[in-house]
Amino acid sequence: MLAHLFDDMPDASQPIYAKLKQAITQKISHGQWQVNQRVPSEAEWVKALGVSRMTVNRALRELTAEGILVRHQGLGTFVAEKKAHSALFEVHNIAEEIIARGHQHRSELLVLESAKANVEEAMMLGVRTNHGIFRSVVIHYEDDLPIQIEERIVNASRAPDYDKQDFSKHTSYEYLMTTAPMTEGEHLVEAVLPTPTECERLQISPTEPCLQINRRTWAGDDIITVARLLHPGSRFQLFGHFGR
Amino acid sequence: MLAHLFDDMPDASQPIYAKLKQAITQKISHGQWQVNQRVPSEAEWVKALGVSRMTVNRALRELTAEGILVRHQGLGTFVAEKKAHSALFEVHNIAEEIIARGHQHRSELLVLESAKANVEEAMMLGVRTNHGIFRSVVIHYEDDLPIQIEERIVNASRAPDYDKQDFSKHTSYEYLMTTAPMTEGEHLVEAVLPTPTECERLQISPTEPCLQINRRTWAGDDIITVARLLHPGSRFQLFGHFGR
DNA sequence: ACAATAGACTTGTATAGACAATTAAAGCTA
DNA sequence: TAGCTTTAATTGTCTATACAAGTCTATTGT
Repeated sequence: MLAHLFDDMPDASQPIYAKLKQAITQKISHGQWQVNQRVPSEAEWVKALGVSRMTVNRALRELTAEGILVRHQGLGTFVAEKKAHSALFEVHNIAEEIIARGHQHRSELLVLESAKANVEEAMMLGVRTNHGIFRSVVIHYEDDLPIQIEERIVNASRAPDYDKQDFSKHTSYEYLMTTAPMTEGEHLVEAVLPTPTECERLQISPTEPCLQINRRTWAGDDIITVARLLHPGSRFQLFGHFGR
Repeated sequence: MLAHLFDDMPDASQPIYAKLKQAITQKISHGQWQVNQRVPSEAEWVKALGVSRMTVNRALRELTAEGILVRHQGLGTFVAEKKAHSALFEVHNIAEEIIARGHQHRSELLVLESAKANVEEAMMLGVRTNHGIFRSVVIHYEDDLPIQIEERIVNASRAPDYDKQDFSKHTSYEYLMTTAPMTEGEHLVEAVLPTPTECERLQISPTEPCLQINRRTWAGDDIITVARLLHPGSRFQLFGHFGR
């Protein structure tokens, strides 16, 4: 019996289908269920929870509509790939994107440090206790032209091996997506003038405007990472789509 | 009987709930049902279409999840407000936004012209026949500081009275949203340097970067408008949120 | 050995019915 | 009139059942 699945729920008075959705979402965001892993079938949930199939069906169908699960008739239900392109604002993996455009990607690690969170950074991360953080600065190239400076602060308690990654092989995005899959995020986009150092690193003139994306992502209630992505305006556009 | 509602459907082999969703969406996007108007209740659909209530319920529930309808227990189902903040990329009404920030909004109409679509613009609009178009340029102020230059090309066949609007009273956004509610849209965001004329109009220095948003919106299959929104980088940020 | 068939399991859709919860309006009472 | 109660309409949820359709495996037949 999996009735205990519905313990420690914030709101016990939710409808059954909502509780099931939440339980499944938690399993995924806590890493207990991996991407592409098969989840119990409708019949199994029915047996385990003692509820009607239509109730289970609704939960699974809605999670599918939300892109959290993928269902295949005759096969089963699976944890969905973490979609690289979220509904509107895409959460890019810059490397994949460049390769998809048919170009070559390369990146250089400029800074990688570990530290106790100081007051401001703890505020940013919304971490209550004094967890450790990592800070990295990486520059990404598209065919030898700089396309992004990525400055990132990472919650060490949710991504403990961040500093042991080989950032020339995998992007920080890839590690974070597998280790602490995001469930929520926030973007702030600005047009800014880069600093002299950044101009040099990006190989642009001091008057060239840059698109700066400040991104914060969560997994459940914990902030995973805060990133500042700086793109030369002449080489980068941000695309979004909405509607049906 | 409203069985004829399901005529002229692209795919007749759709499930019932999907056909109903499509029929309702069409009524809204074609302007037959206005915002906040009440739509038939589940019981009425059941009687009119001769289907089960759960089938109707699924259609209405999904449209509600998609933000197209709003439902109130005990009251009924209504056409939703066109959400000013779409899921991630917001489709701003700049005036509302400024007022919400507690500031004063004012706008000036710089250009308003009507023309037969030339080749390029017809291409942009995706209009096959030689429909007319309107072109407007408006500058928006937040407390007497310029915050946006809005250049817009409008499909005259879907917004015939665009040139008769008083743009000091209502934004073009408001007119378009009531006349031809968008169902789909696209954004392209860039960081650019403004032209000398634009610098003057925005009262900024020639080296100040600007955030330029190129937006295209559709209602059904027709492009309604193409807009170019230019914001001073020092006074404007774009915010987006995703996840659950 | 190979192909066709049958069966089991899965998701997808549709139906009929039940009760709960919310709201507005009508009706009743002091 | 003012306040309370009842009633009708509506949406929200849940159940039980049924059949269709896709996928894989095991069996059967040649």
